[in-house]
Amino acid sequence: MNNKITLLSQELSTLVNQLNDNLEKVMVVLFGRCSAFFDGRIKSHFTDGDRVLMIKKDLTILLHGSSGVKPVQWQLAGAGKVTFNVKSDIQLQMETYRPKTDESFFINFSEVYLALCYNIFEFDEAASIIGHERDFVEYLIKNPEIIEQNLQIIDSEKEIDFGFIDIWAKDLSNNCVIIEVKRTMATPADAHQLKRYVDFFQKKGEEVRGILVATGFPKKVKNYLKSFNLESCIVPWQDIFPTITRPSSVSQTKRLDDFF
Amino acid sequence: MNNKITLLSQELSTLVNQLNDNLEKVMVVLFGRCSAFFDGRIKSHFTDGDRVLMIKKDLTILLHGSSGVKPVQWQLAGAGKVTFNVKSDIQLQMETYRPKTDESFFINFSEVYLALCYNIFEFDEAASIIGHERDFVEYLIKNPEIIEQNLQIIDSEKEIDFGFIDIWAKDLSNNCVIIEVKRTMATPADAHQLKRYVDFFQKKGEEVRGILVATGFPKKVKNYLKSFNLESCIVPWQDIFPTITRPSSVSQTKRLDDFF
DNA sequence: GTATGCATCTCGGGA
DNA sequence: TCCCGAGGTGCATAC
Repeated sequence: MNNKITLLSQELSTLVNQLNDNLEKVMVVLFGRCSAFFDGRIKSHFTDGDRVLMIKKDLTILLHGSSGVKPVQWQLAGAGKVTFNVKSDIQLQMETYRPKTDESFFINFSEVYLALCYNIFEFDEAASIIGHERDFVEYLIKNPEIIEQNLQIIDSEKEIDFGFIDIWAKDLSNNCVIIEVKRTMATPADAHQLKRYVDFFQKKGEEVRGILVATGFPKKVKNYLKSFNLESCIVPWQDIFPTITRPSSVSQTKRLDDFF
Repeated sequence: MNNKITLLSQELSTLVNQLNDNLEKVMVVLFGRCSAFFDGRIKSHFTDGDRVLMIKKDLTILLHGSSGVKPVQWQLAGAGKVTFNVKSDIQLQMETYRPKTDESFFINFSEVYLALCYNIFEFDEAASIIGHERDFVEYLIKNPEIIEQNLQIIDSEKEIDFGFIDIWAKDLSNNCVIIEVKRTMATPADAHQLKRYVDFFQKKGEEVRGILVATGFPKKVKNYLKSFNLESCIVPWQDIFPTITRPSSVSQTKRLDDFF
Protein backbone atom coordinates (compact mmCIF):
# COMPACT_ATOMS: atom_id res chain seq x y z
CA MET A 1 0.00 0.00 0.00
CA ASN A 2 2.43 2.62 1.26
CA ASN A 3 4.64 3.06 4.29
CA LYS A 4 1.77 4.44 6.32
CA ILE A 5 -0.97 1.86 5.90
CA THR A 6 -0.62 -1.91 6.14
CA LEU A 7 -3.60 -4.09 5.35
CA LEU A 8 -3.63 -7.11 7.62
CA SER A 9 -4.41 -10.73 6.91
CA GLN A 10 -7.94 -11.98 6.50
CA GLU A 11 -6.86 -15.29 7.97
CA LEU A 12 -7.71 -15.07 11.66
CA SER A 13 -4.76 -16.97 13.11
CA THR A 14 -2.35 -14.74 11.19
CA LEU A 15 -4.36 -11.61 11.94
CA VAL A 16 -4.23 -12.23 15.68
CA ASN A 17 -0.45 -12.31 15.64
CA GLN A 18 -0.24 -9.20 13.47
CA LEU A 19 -2.54 -7.34 15.82
CA ASN A 20 -0.75 -8.34 19.01
CA ASP A 21 2.60 -7.47 17.43
CA ASN A 22 1.55 -3.99 16.38
CA LEU A 23 -0.44 -2.70 19.33
CA GLU A 24 1.13 0.40 20.91
CA LYS A 25 3.44 0.78 17.93
CA VAL A 26 0.87 1.95 15.42
CA MET A 27 -2.81 2.73 15.34
CA VAL A 28 -4.89 -0.36 14.61
CA VAL A 29 -8.28 -0.14 12.92
CA LEU A 30 -10.76 -2.98 12.41
CA PHE A 31 -13.99 -2.95 10.48
CA GLY A 32 -16.30 -5.76 11.43
CA ARG A 33 -19.42 -7.13 13.04
CA CYS A 34 -19.11 -7.53 16.77
CA SER A 35 -20.75 -7.63 20.15
CA ALA A 36 -19.13 -5.86 23.07
CA PHE A 37 -19.08 -5.72 26.85
CA PHE A 38 -17.79 -3.10 29.17
CA ASP A 39 -17.63 -3.52 32.92
CA GLY A 40 -16.37 -0.73 35.10
CA ARG A 41 -17.84 2.56 36.08
CA ILE A 42 -20.95 1.21 34.42
CA LYS A 43 -21.85 -2.15 32.93
CA SER A 44 -22.90 -2.08 29.30
CA HIS A 45 -23.51 -4.61 26.59
CA PHE A 46 -24.01 -4.20 22.86
CA THR A 47 -25.31 -7.00 20.69
CA ASP A 48 -23.90 -7.88 17.28
CA GLY A 49 -23.56 -4.98 14.86
CA ASP A 50 -21.30 -3.43 12.23
CA ARG A 51 -18.77 -1.19 13.92
CA VAL A 52 -15.30 0.32 13.63
CA LEU A 53 -12.71 -0.47 16.26
CA MET A 54 -9.83 1.98 16.63
CA ILE A 55 -6.96 1.26 18.98
CA LYS A 56 -4.63 4.22 19.25
CA LYS A 57 -0.95 4.06 20.17
CA ASP A 58 -1.72 5.11 23.74
CA LEU A 59 -4.17 2.18 23.93
CA THR A 60 -7.18 4.42 23.83
CA ILE A 61 -9.85 2.08 22.47
CA LEU A 62 -12.83 3.38 20.51
CA LEU A 63 -15.72 1.34 19.15
CA HIS A 64 -17.77 3.46 16.77
CA GLY A 65 -21.21 2.76 15.40
CA SER A 66 -22.98 4.20 12.40
CA SER A 67 -23.92 7.55 13.91
CA GLY A 68 -23.05 10.16 16.45
CA VAL A 69 -19.88 11.73 17.80
CA LYS A 70 -19.54 9.44 20.78
CA PRO A 71 -18.23 5.90 20.41
CA VAL A 72 -20.79 3.28 21.40
CA GLN A 73 -18.17 1.93 23.78
CA TRP A 74 -14.60 2.90 24.61
CA GLN A 75 -11.78 2.66 27.08
CA LEU A 76 -9.45 5.45 28.16
CA ALA A 77 -5.73 5.34 27.52
CA GLY A 78 -3.69 3.35 29.97
CA ALA A 79 -5.19 -0.07 29.64
CA GLY A 80 -3.09 -2.88 30.90
CA LYS A 81 -2.31 -5.39 28.22
CA VAL A 82 -4.68 -5.53 25.26
CA THR A 83 -4.83 -9.00 23.78
CA PHE A 84 -6.44 -10.48 20.72
CA ASN A 85 -7.18 -14.15 20.34
CA VAL A 86 -9.21 -16.50 18.20
CA LYS A 87 -12.14 -18.35 19.68
CA SER A 88 -13.20 -21.67 18.17
CA ASP A 89 -11.29 -20.82 14.96
CA ILE A 90 -14.00 -18.44 13.77
CA GLN A 91 -14.30 -15.50 16.12
CA LEU A 92 -11.79 -12.77 16.82
CA GLN A 93 -11.82 -11.52 20.37
CA MET A 94 -10.26 -8.50 22.05
CA GLU A 95 -9.85 -8.32 25.78
CA THR A 96 -8.42 -5.54 27.91
CA TYR A 97 -8.21 -4.51 31.51
CA ARG A 98 -7.50 -1.04 32.90
CA PRO A 99 -6.27 -1.52 36.46
CA LYS A 100 -6.46 2.13 37.45
CA THR A 101 -10.25 2.13 37.29
CA ASP A 102 -10.86 -1.63 37.46
CA GLU A 103 -12.48 -1.61 34.05
CA SER A 104 -12.55 -4.40 31.54
CA PHE A 105 -13.55 -4.29 27.91
CA PHE A 106 -14.34 -7.28 25.77
CA ILE A 107 -15.22 -7.44 22.09
CA ASN A 108 -16.22 -10.46 20.07
CA PHE A 109 -16.04 -10.16 16.28
CA SER A 110 -18.28 -12.57 14.41
CA GLU A 111 -16.92 -11.10 11.17
CA VAL A 112 -13.87 -9.02 10.29
CA TYR A 113 -14.29 -7.11 7.04
CA LEU A 114 -10.94 -5.33 7.10
CA ALA A 115 -8.09 -4.82 9.51
CA LEU A 116 -5.21 -2.40 9.07
CA CYS A 117 -2.31 -0.71 10.79
CA TYR A 118 -1.77 3.03 10.48
CA ASN A 119 1.76 4.20 11.18
CA ILE A 120 0.57 7.57 12.37
CA PHE A 121 3.24 10.15 13.02
CA GLU A 122 3.21 11.74 16.45
CA PHE A 123 2.98 15.42 15.79
CA ASP A 124 2.64 17.91 18.54
CA GLU A 125 -1.05 18.27 17.95
CA ALA A 126 -1.76 21.31 20.09
CA ALA A 127 -4.51 23.30 18.49
CA SER A 128 -4.68 27.00 18.13
CA ILE A 129 -8.05 27.77 19.63
CA ILE A 130 -9.85 31.05 20.09
CA GLY A 131 -13.02 31.22 22.09
CA HIS A 132 -12.40 29.58 25.44
CA GLU A 133 -14.13 31.18 28.39
CA ARG A 134 -10.77 32.56 29.42
CA ASP A 135 -10.56 34.56 26.17
CA PHE A 136 -13.93 36.13 26.89
CA VAL A 137 -13.01 37.04 30.45
CA GLU A 138 -9.84 38.72 29.22
CA TYR A 139 -11.76 40.58 26.56
CA LEU A 140 -14.28 41.87 29.10
CA ILE A 141 -11.52 43.02 31.43
CA LYS A 142 -10.14 45.12 28.60
CA ASN A 143 -13.61 46.26 27.51
CA PRO A 144 -15.74 46.43 30.67
CA GLU A 145 -18.06 49.02 29.12
CA ILE A 146 -19.66 46.12 27.23
CA ILE A 147 -21.17 45.13 30.55
CA GLU A 148 -21.71 48.57 32.05
CA GLN A 149 -20.29 52.07 31.86
CA ASN A 150 -17.72 53.08 34.46
CA LEU A 151 -16.94 49.65 35.83
CA GLN A 152 -13.62 49.53 37.63
CA ILE A 153 -12.02 46.11 37.38
CA ILE A 154 -10.48 45.08 40.69
CA ASP A 155 -9.40 41.52 40.07
CA SER A 156 -10.11 38.40 38.03
CA GLU A 157 -9.94 34.63 38.54
CA LYS A 158 -9.94 35.41 42.24
CA GLU A 159 -10.30 32.46 44.57
CA ILE A 160 -12.69 32.69 47.48
CA ASP A 161 -13.93 29.95 49.81
CA PHE A 162 -16.67 29.00 47.39
CA GLY A 163 -14.77 28.89 44.12
CA PHE A 164 -13.25 31.24 41.57
CA ILE A 165 -14.79 34.58 40.70
CA ASP A 166 -14.39 35.43 37.00
CA ILE A 167 -14.38 39.22 37.39
CA TRP A 168 -14.51 41.38 40.49
CA ALA A 169 -15.27 45.07 39.95
CA LYS A 170 -16.72 48.23 41.48
CA ASP A 171 -19.46 50.37 39.95
CA LEU A 172 -19.96 54.16 39.99
CA SER A 173 -21.58 54.00 43.43
CA ASN A 174 -18.64 52.02 44.73
CA ASN A 175 -20.73 48.86 45.02
CA CYS A 176 -18.91 45.59 44.72
CA VAL A 177 -19.83 43.83 41.43
CA ILE A 178 -19.30 40.11 40.94
CA ILE A 179 -19.35 39.04 37.29
CA GLU A 180 -19.69 35.45 36.18
CA VAL A 181 -18.91 34.81 32.51
CA LYS A 182 -20.36 31.99 30.41
CA ARG A 183 -19.66 31.34 26.74
CA THR A 184 -23.04 29.68 26.17
CA MET A 185 -26.67 30.04 27.20
CA ALA A 186 -27.02 30.59 30.93
CA THR A 187 -28.23 27.63 32.99
CA PRO A 188 -29.89 27.46 36.41
CA ALA A 189 -26.63 26.15 37.83
CA ASP A 190 -24.81 29.24 36.51
CA ALA A 191 -27.27 31.49 38.31
CA HIS A 192 -26.82 29.57 41.50
CA GLN A 193 -23.07 29.66 41.22
CA LEU A 194 -23.23 33.45 41.01
CA LYS A 195 -25.62 33.57 43.93
CA ARG A 196 -23.24 31.76 46.21
CA TYR A 197 -20.43 34.14 45.30
CA VAL A 198 -22.65 37.12 46.05
CA ASP A 199 -23.75 35.53 49.32
CA PHE A 200 -20.13 35.18 50.30
CA PHE A 201 -19.52 38.92 49.99
CA GLN A 202 -22.84 39.89 51.52
CA LYS A 203 -22.06 37.86 54.59
CA LYS A 204 -19.04 40.09 55.01
CA GLY A 205 -21.45 43.04 55.15
CA GLU A 206 -20.62 44.47 51.74
CA GLU A 207 -23.03 45.95 49.25
CA VAL A 208 -22.81 43.52 46.34
CA ARG A 209 -24.28 43.22 42.88
CA GLY A 210 -24.02 40.08 40.78
CA ILE A 211 -24.06 40.03 36.99
CA LEU A 212 -24.25 36.90 34.88
CA VAL A 213 -22.83 37.30 31.38
CA ALA A 214 -23.97 34.80 28.75
CA THR A 215 -25.16 34.58 25.14
CA GLY A 216 -28.75 34.07 26.23
CA PHE A 217 -31.08 33.62 29.18
CA PRO A 218 -33.91 31.06 29.22
CA LYS A 219 -37.02 32.19 31.06
CA LYS A 220 -36.43 29.93 34.03
CA VAL A 221 -32.95 31.34 34.53
CA LYS A 222 -34.27 34.90 34.23
CA ASN A 223 -36.83 34.18 36.93
CA TYR A 224 -34.20 32.69 39.12
CA LEU A 225 -31.89 35.70 38.73
CA LYS A 226 -34.78 38.03 39.46
CA SER A 227 -35.80 36.23 42.62
CA PHE A 228 -32.25 36.56 43.92
CA ASN A 229 -31.73 40.12 42.81
CA LEU A 230 -29.05 39.24 40.31
CA GLU A 231 -28.56 40.87 36.92
CA SER A 232 -28.04 39.49 33.45
CA CYS A 233 -26.02 40.74 30.50
CA ILE A 234 -26.26 39.29 27.00
CA VAL A 235 -23.00 39.35 25.07
CA PRO A 236 -23.10 37.95 21.52
CA TRP A 237 -19.61 36.47 21.43
CA GLN A 238 -19.96 35.28 17.86
CA ASP A 239 -20.20 38.87 16.69
CA ILE A 240 -17.23 40.02 18.74
CA PHE A 241 -14.52 37.57 17.85
CA PRO A 242 -13.34 37.73 14.26
CA THR A 243 -13.29 34.81 11.90
CA ILE A 244 -10.08 32.89 11.50
CA THR A 245 -8.98 33.39 7.96
CA ARG A 246 -8.67 30.14 6.12
CA PRO A 247 -5.37 29.71 4.34
CA SER A 248 -6.17 28.29 0.93
CA SER A 249 -2.82 28.53 -0.77
CA VAL A 250 -1.01 25.35 -1.61
CA SER A 251 2.59 24.93 -0.61
CA GLN A 252 4.68 25.28 -3.76
CA THR A 253 7.33 22.88 -2.53
CA LYS A 254 5.03 19.86 -2.85
CA ARG A 255 4.31 18.22 -6.17
CA LEU A 256 1.92 15.52 -7.19
CA ASP A 257 4.72 12.96 -7.26
CA ASP A 258 5.25 13.44 -3.55
CA PHE A 259 1.97 11.82 -2.71
CA PHE A 260 1.88 8.35 -4.19
CA MET B 1 -12.42 -6.77 -0.94
CA ASN B 2 -15.91 -7.76 0.19
CA ASN B 3 -19.37 -6.26 0.04
CA LYS B 4 -18.75 -4.21 3.15
CA ILE B 5 -15.51 -2.40 2.42
CA THR B 6 -14.58 -0.61 -0.80
CA LEU B 7 -11.09 0.82 -1.14
CA LEU B 8 -11.20 4.06 -3.09
CA SER B 9 -8.95 5.40 -5.78
CA GLN B 10 -5.57 6.89 -5.01
CA GLU B 11 -6.02 9.21 -7.95
CA LEU B 12 -7.41 12.43 -6.50
CA SER B 13 -9.78 13.43 -9.29
CA THR B 14 -11.41 10.00 -9.18
CA LEU B 15 -11.36 9.88 -5.39
CA VAL B 16 -13.23 13.17 -5.14
CA ASN B 17 -16.08 11.83 -7.22
CA GLN B 18 -16.19 8.57 -5.29
CA LEU B 19 -16.34 10.45 -2.02
CA ASN B 20 -19.04 12.87 -3.06
CA ASP B 21 -21.09 10.00 -4.50
CA ASN B 22 -20.95 7.92 -1.33
CA LEU B 23 -21.46 10.45 1.44
CA GLU B 24 -24.60 9.77 3.49
CA LYS B 25 -24.94 6.33 1.89
CA VAL B 26 -22.03 4.67 3.66
CA MET B 27 -19.44 5.55 6.24
CA VAL B 28 -16.36 7.12 4.66
CA VAL B 29 -12.93 6.84 6.28
CA LEU B 30 -9.76 8.61 5.16
CA PHE B 31 -6.25 8.15 6.47
CA GLY B 32 -3.99 11.05 5.63
CA ARG B 33 -1.96 14.09 6.54
CA CYS B 34 -4.04 17.21 6.88
CA SER B 35 -4.56 20.59 8.41
CA ALA B 36 -7.99 21.57 9.64
CA PHE B 37 -10.12 24.57 10.57
CA PHE B 38 -13.29 24.76 12.55
CA ASP B 39 -15.25 27.96 12.95
CA GLY B 40 -18.39 28.04 15.01
CA ARG B 41 -18.99 27.76 18.69
CA ILE B 42 -15.23 28.10 18.87
CA LYS B 43 -12.53 28.79 16.31
CA SER B 44 -9.81 26.19 16.13
CA HIS B 45 -6.96 25.40 13.80
CA PHE B 46 -4.72 22.37 13.54
CA THR B 47 -1.56 22.37 11.46
CA ASP B 48 -0.52 19.49 9.23
CA GLY B 49 -0.51 16.09 10.89
CA ASP B 50 -1.40 12.42 10.37
CA ARG B 51 -5.04 11.86 11.24
CA VAL B 52 -8.09 9.71 10.56
CA LEU B 53 -11.21 11.30 9.12
CA MET B 54 -14.47 9.46 9.67
CA ILE B 55 -17.69 10.67 8.06
CA LYS B 56 -20.67 8.71 9.29
CA LYS B 57 -23.93 8.20 7.43
CA ASP B 58 -25.61 10.92 9.46
CA LEU B 59 -22.80 13.28 8.44
CA THR B 60 -21.23 13.25 11.86
CA ILE B 61 -17.63 14.18 11.07
CA LEU B 62 -14.75 13.05 13.26
CA LEU B 63 -11.09 13.91 12.86
CA HIS B 64 -9.00 11.72 15.13
CA GLY B 65 -5.36 12.14 16.08
CA SER B 66 -2.92 9.66 17.53
CA SER B 67 -4.21 9.68 21.10
CA GLY B 68 -7.17 10.21 23.34
CA VAL B 69 -10.88 9.48 23.21
CA LYS B 70 -11.90 12.85 21.89
CA PRO B 71 -11.43 13.70 18.21
CA VAL B 72 -9.08 16.63 17.65
CA GLN B 73 -11.89 18.25 15.70
CA TRP B 74 -15.42 17.24 14.81
CA GLN B 75 -18.82 18.36 13.66
CA LEU B 76 -22.17 17.10 14.91
CA ALA B 77 -24.64 15.31 12.66
CA GLY B 78 -26.80 17.49 10.50
CA ALA B 79 -24.26 19.33 8.46
CA GLY B 80 -25.54 20.88 5.32
CA LYS B 81 -23.83 19.57 2.24
CA VAL B 82 -20.37 18.07 2.72
CA THR B 83 -18.25 18.49 -0.36
CA PHE B 84 -14.85 17.25 -1.40
CA ASN B 85 -12.79 18.88 -4.08
CA VAL B 86 -9.25 18.93 -5.40
CA LYS B 87 -7.12 22.03 -5.02
CA SER B 88 -4.33 22.70 -7.50
CA ASP B 89 -4.40 19.03 -8.56
CA ILE B 90 -2.52 17.91 -5.45
CA GLN B 91 -4.58 18.57 -2.33
CA LEU B 92 -7.85 17.02 -1.29
CA GLN B 93 -10.17 19.36 0.55
CA MET B 94 -13.31 18.79 2.54
CA GLU B 95 -15.71 21.58 3.30
CA THR B 96 -18.91 21.54 5.31
CA TYR B 97 -21.36 23.96 6.81
CA ARG B 98 -23.87 23.26 9.58
CA PRO B 99 -26.58 25.93 9.33
CA LYS B 100 -28.22 25.13 12.64
CA THR B 101 -25.21 26.35 14.60
CA ASP B 102 -23.54 28.44 11.89
CA GLU B 103 -20.47 26.21 12.01
CA SER B 104 -18.10 25.45 9.21
CA PHE B 105 -15.43 22.80 9.04
CA PHE B 106 -12.62 22.71 6.54
CA ILE B 107 -9.92 20.09 6.07
CA ASN B 108 -7.00 20.19 3.68
CA PHE B 109 -5.22 16.90 2.98
CA SER B 110 -1.65 17.27 1.78
CA GLU B 111 -1.51 13.48 1.53
CA VAL B 112 -4.09 10.73 1.42
CA TYR B 113 -2.70 7.36 2.48
CA LEU B 114 -5.93 5.41 2.15
CA ALA B 115 -9.61 6.14 1.59
CA LEU B 116 -12.43 3.65 1.92
CA CYS B 117 -16.18 3.24 2.15
CA TYR B 118 -17.76 1.09 4.83
CA ASN B 119 -21.25 -0.14 4.05
CA ILE B 120 -22.18 -0.28 7.71
CA PHE B 121 -25.49 -1.89 8.53
CA GLU B 122 -27.87 0.18 10.60
CA PHE B 123 -28.64 -1.96 13.58
CA ASP B 124 -30.74 -0.73 16.41
CA GLU B 125 -27.73 -0.11 18.55
CA ALA B 126 -29.41 0.49 21.89
CA ALA B 127 -27.16 -0.73 24.64
CA SER B 128 -28.20 -2.68 27.64
CA ILE B 129 -26.74 -0.66 30.46
CA ILE B 130 -26.77 -1.17 34.19
CA GLY B 131 -25.58 1.56 36.45
CA HIS B 132 -27.37 4.73 35.44
CA GLU B 133 -28.21 7.12 38.22
CA ARG B 134 -31.82 6.02 37.80
CA ASP B 135 -30.84 2.47 38.80
CA PHE B 136 -29.25 3.79 41.97
CA VAL B 137 -32.26 5.92 42.85
CA GLU B 138 -34.56 2.95 42.41
CA TYR B 139 -32.30 0.79 44.52
CA LEU B 140 -32.32 3.36 47.32
CA ILE B 141 -36.09 3.66 47.20
CA LYS B 142 -36.31 -0.07 47.77
CA ASN B 143 -33.55 -0.01 50.37
CA PRO B 144 -33.82 3.36 52.15
CA GLU B 145 -32.17 1.95 55.28
CA ILE B 146 -28.86 2.26 53.42
CA ILE B 147 -29.23 6.00 53.91
CA GLU B 148 -30.94 6.02 57.29
CA GLN B 149 -33.18 3.85 59.43
CA ASN B 150 -36.91 4.52 59.31
CA LEU B 151 -36.98 6.74 56.27
CA GLN B 152 -40.42 6.93 54.67
CA ILE B 153 -40.20 7.47 50.94
CA ILE B 154 -42.81 9.97 49.77
CA ASP B 155 -41.93 10.45 46.13
CA SER B 156 -39.10 10.35 43.62
CA GLU B 157 -38.11 12.25 40.50
CA LYS B 158 -40.49 14.93 41.73
CA GLU B 159 -40.43 18.17 39.83
CA ILE B 160 -40.32 21.43 41.72
CA ASP B 161 -39.70 24.95 40.43
CA PHE B 162 -35.96 24.50 40.61
CA GLY B 163 -35.52 21.08 39.11
CA PHE B 164 -36.13 17.43 39.86
CA ILE B 165 -35.70 15.99 43.33
CA ASP B 166 -34.25 12.47 43.25
CA ILE B 167 -35.88 11.25 46.45
CA TRP B 168 -38.31 12.95 48.80
CA ALA B 169 -38.82 11.31 52.19
CA LYS B 170 -39.76 11.87 55.82
CA ASP B 171 -37.67 10.85 58.83
CA LEU B 172 -38.75 9.53 62.24
CA SER B 173 -39.40 13.07 63.50
CA ASN B 174 -41.58 13.75 60.48
CA ASN B 175 -39.00 16.10 59.00
CA CYS B 176 -38.95 16.46 55.28
CA VAL B 177 -35.78 14.87 53.80
CA ILE B 178 -34.52 15.77 50.32
CA ILE B 179 -32.05 13.25 48.92
CA GLU B 180 -29.85 13.94 45.94
CA VAL B 181 -28.15 10.88 44.46
CA LYS B 182 -24.84 10.90 42.57
CA ARG B 183 -23.08 7.89 41.13
CA THR B 184 -19.62 9.45 41.43
CA MET B 185 -17.61 11.57 43.82
CA ALA B 186 -19.60 14.54 45.06
CA THR B 187 -18.71 17.91 43.56
CA PRO B 188 -19.29 21.43 44.85
CA ALA B 189 -22.00 21.84 42.22
CA ASP B 190 -23.82 18.81 43.63
CA ALA B 191 -23.83 20.41 47.06
CA HIS B 192 -25.24 23.63 45.63
CA GLN B 193 -27.88 21.78 43.69
CA LEU B 194 -29.09 20.14 46.88
CA LYS B 195 -29.00 23.48 48.68
CA ARG B 196 -31.24 24.90 45.95
CA TYR B 197 -33.84 22.20 46.57
CA VAL B 198 -33.71 22.52 50.35
CA ASP B 199 -34.08 26.31 50.10
CA PHE B 200 -37.22 25.78 48.05
CA PHE B 201 -38.88 23.79 50.80
CA GLN B 202 -37.62 25.98 53.60
CA LYS B 203 -39.18 29.01 51.96
CA LYS B 204 -42.49 27.22 52.26
CA GLY B 205 -41.87 27.11 55.99
CA GLU B 206 -41.15 23.41 56.22
CA GLU B 207 -38.55 21.75 58.38
CA VAL B 208 -36.19 20.24 55.82
CA ARG B 209 -33.06 18.10 55.87
CA GLY B 210 -30.90 17.56 52.79
CA ILE B 211 -28.77 14.49 52.23
CA LEU B 212 -26.26 14.12 49.39
CA VAL B 213 -25.52 10.52 48.42
CA ALA B 214 -22.26 9.84 46.56
CA THR B 215 -19.32 7.45 46.45
CA GLY B 216 -17.05 9.96 48.15
CA PHE B 217 -16.77 13.48 49.49
CA PRO B 218 -13.71 15.70 48.89
CA LYS B 219 -12.85 17.97 51.79
CA LYS B 220 -14.08 21.14 50.12
CA VAL B 221 -17.45 19.58 49.41
CA LYS B 222 -17.69 18.44 53.00
CA ASN B 223 -17.08 22.02 54.07
CA TYR B 224 -19.78 23.30 51.75
CA LEU B 225 -22.27 20.79 53.07
CA LYS B 226 -21.40 21.70 56.64
CA SER B 227 -21.81 25.42 56.02
CA PHE B 228 -25.17 24.77 54.35
CA ASN B 229 -26.29 22.42 57.12
CA LEU B 230 -26.59 19.53 54.70
CA GLU B 231 -25.68 15.90 55.30
CA SER B 232 -23.62 13.39 53.37
CA CYS B 233 -23.97 9.67 52.86
CA ILE B 234 -21.31 7.47 51.24
CA VAL B 235 -22.68 4.55 49.23
CA PRO B 236 -20.12 2.28 47.50
CA TRP B 237 -22.11 1.51 44.38
CA GLN B 238 -19.47 -0.71 42.84
CA ASP B 239 -19.94 -3.16 45.72
CA ILE B 240 -23.70 -3.21 45.36
CA PHE B 241 -24.30 -3.89 41.69
CA PRO B 242 -23.30 -7.31 40.35
CA THR B 243 -21.06 -7.92 37.38
CA ILE B 244 -22.57 -8.59 34.00
CA THR B 245 -21.66 -12.12 33.07
CA ARG B 246 -19.69 -12.26 29.87
CA PRO B 247 -21.05 -14.75 27.35
CA SER B 248 -18.08 -16.57 25.88
CA SER B 249 -19.80 -19.25 23.89
CA VAL B 250 -19.65 -19.15 20.14
CA SER B 251 -22.77 -19.52 18.12
CA GLN B 252 -22.71 -23.00 16.63
CA THR B 253 -24.57 -21.92 13.53
CA LYS B 254 -21.63 -19.95 12.17
CA ARG B 255 -18.73 -21.59 10.42
CA LEU B 256 -15.42 -20.31 9.14
CA ASP B 257 -16.73 -20.25 5.59
CA ASP B 258 -19.27 -17.64 6.59
CA PHE B 259 -16.61 -15.06 7.09
CA PHE B 260 -14.59 -14.64 3.92
C1' DG C 1 -1.74 11.61 42.69
C1' DT C 2 -6.39 14.19 43.81
C1' DA C 3 -9.67 17.77 43.02
C1' DT C 4 -11.87 21.10 40.41
C1' DG C 5 -14.34 23.20 36.49
C1' DC C 6 -14.53 23.94 31.37
C1' DA C 7 -16.28 21.84 27.08
C1' DT C 8 -17.33 23.18 19.77
C1' DC C 9 -18.97 19.00 25.86
C1' DT C 10 -22.71 15.03 23.61
C1' DC C 11 -26.96 12.98 24.34
C1' DG C 12 -31.61 11.90 25.60
C1' DG C 13 -35.96 13.16 27.68
C1' DG C 14 -39.63 16.25 28.59
C1' DA C 15 -42.57 20.23 27.69
C1' DT D 1 -38.25 23.18 19.00
C1' DC D 2 -35.91 24.64 23.28
C1' DC D 3 -34.46 23.54 27.72
C1' DC D 4 -32.26 20.90 31.13
C1' DG D 5 -29.43 17.56 33.53
C1' DA D 6 -26.72 13.11 33.32
C1' DG D 7 -22.48 11.26 31.79
C1' DG D 8 -18.48 5.14 31.86
C1' DT D 9 -18.59 12.45 30.77
C1' DG D 10 -12.99 13.63 28.81
C1' DC D 11 -9.49 16.69 29.77
C1' DA D 12 -6.25 20.25 31.40
C1' DT D 13 -4.76 22.43 35.24
C1' DA D 14 -3.80 23.59 39.95
C1' DC D 15 -2.63 21.77 44.27
